[in-house]
This record gives sequence, structure tokens and C-alpha cells, in this order.
Amino acid sequence: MALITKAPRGTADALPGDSCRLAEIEKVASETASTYGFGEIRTPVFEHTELFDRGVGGTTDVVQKEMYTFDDNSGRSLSLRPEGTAGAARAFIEHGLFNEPAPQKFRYGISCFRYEKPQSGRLREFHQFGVESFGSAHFTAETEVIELASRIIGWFGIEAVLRINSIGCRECRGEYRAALKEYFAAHTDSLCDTCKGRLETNPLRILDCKNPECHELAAGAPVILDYLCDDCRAHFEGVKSMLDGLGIKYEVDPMIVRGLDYYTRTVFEFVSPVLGAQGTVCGGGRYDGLVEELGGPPTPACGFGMGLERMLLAAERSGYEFSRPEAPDVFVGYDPSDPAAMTAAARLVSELRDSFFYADFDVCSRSVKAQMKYAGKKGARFTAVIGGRELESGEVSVKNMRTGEQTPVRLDEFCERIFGLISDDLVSSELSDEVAGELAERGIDIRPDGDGKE
RNA sequence: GUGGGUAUAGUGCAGUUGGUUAACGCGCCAGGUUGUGGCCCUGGAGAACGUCGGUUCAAGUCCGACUACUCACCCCA
Repeated sequence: MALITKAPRGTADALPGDSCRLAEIEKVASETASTYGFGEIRTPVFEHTELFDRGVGGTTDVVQKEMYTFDDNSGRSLSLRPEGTAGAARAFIEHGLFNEPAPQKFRYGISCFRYEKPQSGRLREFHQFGVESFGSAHFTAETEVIELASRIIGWFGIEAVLRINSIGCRECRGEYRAALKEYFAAHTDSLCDTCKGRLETNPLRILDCKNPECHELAAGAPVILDYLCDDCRAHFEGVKSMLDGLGIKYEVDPMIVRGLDYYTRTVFEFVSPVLGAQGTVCGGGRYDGLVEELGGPPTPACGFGMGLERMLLAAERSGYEFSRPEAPDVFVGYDPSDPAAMTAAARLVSELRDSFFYADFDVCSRSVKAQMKYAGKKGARFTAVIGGRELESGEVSVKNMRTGEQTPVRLDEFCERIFGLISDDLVSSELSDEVAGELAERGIDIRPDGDGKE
């Protein structure tokens, strides 16, 4: 296929039908986060390359070989964001939000870009929902964020294991690092080549290595949790007991070492077994050093990033029922040989749309039969056909496409009548709560006792 | 970046040991007496068989390279 008719590698179109599922995930995540007080923040798609270099970490894979970096016309080096935290932190500093009441809590749904080899659940442009909470050093800040993630994941019925760890603060990690280095240095021969390099640059990463020999070696390595300073230890205990108190199950996994440099103390990830190798559906943690590293005042913070495509995959595989794509409430057909009928249909549809109905008519001017066929394919709830006869009598027959039942309706009271017809049909078709919810959003409550979802 | 698998209409696929006009389901369009969907019937459009090169009288079928997709590694969401 020609290049110009193919989306670039690692990118994907979301066609109507799919896009509404992604949108549903983002909507649920976003609305849930807003009940926690996370306000939406929008930051640029690209930032100065240096922001990611300093923020995410110059030795990380993400920055070293996965960024989309380019010079603009005035020679500035810019990069498409590979994640969302750095940009949010930059905005936090730039606008002096450290002067505002703490915590400052943000949520966002964004595209991120990483030049990686695409595979299932990993694209080069991917979508992430994330939250950041700036200004609290207390463990309740991260448990709040974890609870939020857990709630969102749970909403979609996704089975996911929460794994947590503490990687300590600058002080205790330094000690641990030295101990780790000492341990692995004694076994250099058994390490894979990349890990030999990591020994100097970032020995923590060796713990993450999937190479069998490294893995085996790592199993016997010193554990970070034994090196935590008193403060970090107490903090981690606080996190765990709060999670217990909230009834959130977790596994402590001392092998979790996040690949982004800014993390301190608590790190966590939600891993779903239904996804295979790319099972991390959400990852995050505390990053107390980031704001200061970027030139702001010392500011404790934490947050998470959630992969929307992975959430979608996991939700589908977990049997979550997404809202059905919108189908027309009313489809108005017309006699294509009668210009007056066509105009009348167009005006009727326009009037229905005034009242926020999904109303449609044929813009191909096809035969009545073809129009009805189209309406049927679109899943229209009701149809009506306008021709000379209807214009003359002022009355049109409205057909329920599900039952085939026809109801005569006066053209001049079409809108009001259709209102009732739709309500009746919704009730009699044992509609799902979701459809009812949709109607409720338009201020139409068709259920006897109108309580919320669930 | 490393390794495995795959590559035929919009989509899902068939194409026997290389041999004429590349088959079928779904989808799309149009009809089935002139103003009504779904089911059924009929007809139609739509494929330089991923790309380039090679072997051969002959290649969708064999070989090579490239590209894309996919799975795993690495890393991450």
C-alpha cells in the first residue's frame, strides 16, 4: 500500500465504534479523578528536550533512545512528551503553584510518544490518563492516588494485582546502591552485557533484568527494604497500613524498580494478567526530588500514569460491557422526488436536534427503500417517511423499528410526541441502566425511582 | 536494538506437487413493478496476490532482500 495511505508505524486510528470505548475509559477515569479534587491540566505536546533529560533522567532508556526529538526552525531542541509528569511539574513551577494551597492536584488525558518497537499494548503514540499531586510528603497522598487508580481499574472489572515497593530516599538509596554494587561486582561474570554496564550507571536496574542468570542472581541480592532509613521505613509502613485500612490488596515486591529516575520512596504498579508481557496497566509512585531538580522549591509529590490502550484491552478481555455506539433516536425519510418533502424532513430533523435528539435523514437522496435500509443499519429506534400525502394531511406514521409498530403523529407536534414514544420504548425494551443514564443526562428520567448508576 | 511467525478485494479467508478469466462468506451498491428496514432471491462494483529483485517456457505458489503487522526479549503505560 502506498505510504501516504498508511498510518505511520506504531500509530493507530480509532474509528467510531472503537474511539467511543477509549473515550469511555478516559471519561470514567477523568470523572472519577475529579471527585477526588484533581483538576484538569493541559500542557504542551512538546517541551524543551532538557526538561525530560533532567526530569525523567538522562540515563533512562526512555530519554536515551526513545524520544522523538527535533530542532525547530530557530534551533531549539524540542521533544514530544514521552510521559506526562515532567510537563505537569514544569507547569507547577512556572506558574508558582507552590504558593497556592497544598496539595495541588492535577489530572490529564494525553498522547505520549516513545520510539519503541510496537507490539500489542504498546504503540509509539499512546494515550495516557494520569494524575499528579504536588505538595504533600505524607503517605496518605500516595495512598489516595493508589486508591483512585484501584477504583478506576475496578470500575472496568479489570483483574489487576497491585505491587508496591519503596526505593527509599536519596540517602538510604545511596547506601543500598553501594551494597548492591558490591554484591553484583562479586558476580560480574554471571551478568549479561547490559547489566555489566548498569553496574556503574544504575545497579538498581539489574534487579529488573529478565535475563535468567541475572534474575537468579538478583534473587539473592540485598533487598532495598532492609536498607531503608527510619523515616522511609515508617513512611512505607504508613502506606501499607493505610492500604490495609482501605481494604486494598497489594503485594510487596522488592524487585520493582521504575525506569524513570524521578521516583523516590513508594513505587507501585497495577499488573493485569490478561495482558501478557505488557501487563502494566498503571504505574506510579512518589517523586519528591523532581520539582527541585527542575529548579523549583523542594516539593514532595506523587502520581500515576495509566495506559488507555492497555486499559481498553484489559477491559475487553475482562468482559466489561461498553456503552453501545450511538444510534439515531429518529430517522426521517422522505420522497426523493418531492423537494417539499425533502425540505420538510430536513426541518423536522433540525427541530429534533434542537432538543438534543440524535435525529438523522438521508443526505444521498436515495430511494425510500434505500433510506429505510440505511436507517435499519444505523440502528434507528424510530423512523418516519414524509411525502406528498403527509404534507397534505399533516400527519405522519412513526414506526418503531424494534417492534414494527406504527403510530400516527401530527407533524406539528412531532417533537413532543416522539419524546413520549422513545420513553415508552425504552421502558418496554428493558433498557440497560446505561441507556437510561444517557437519557437522564438530557434531563429525561424514565425510571420510576430515579437513583444513580449501579 | 535482538529473535520467531505472518503478508491474497473494505474485512475474514480458499487457492492442491509452480500451468489459462484468483474462489467464497461478510460488508458495500442496485434491483425483486414504480413511497418503507431486518429475512430471502438476483445482479454489480471492488485485488497490479505487501514491495523490489531472482529461478523458470511459466510464480499468488520456489529463493533472496526490504517493508509492514504480530508474538517474545529489552523497556515501559
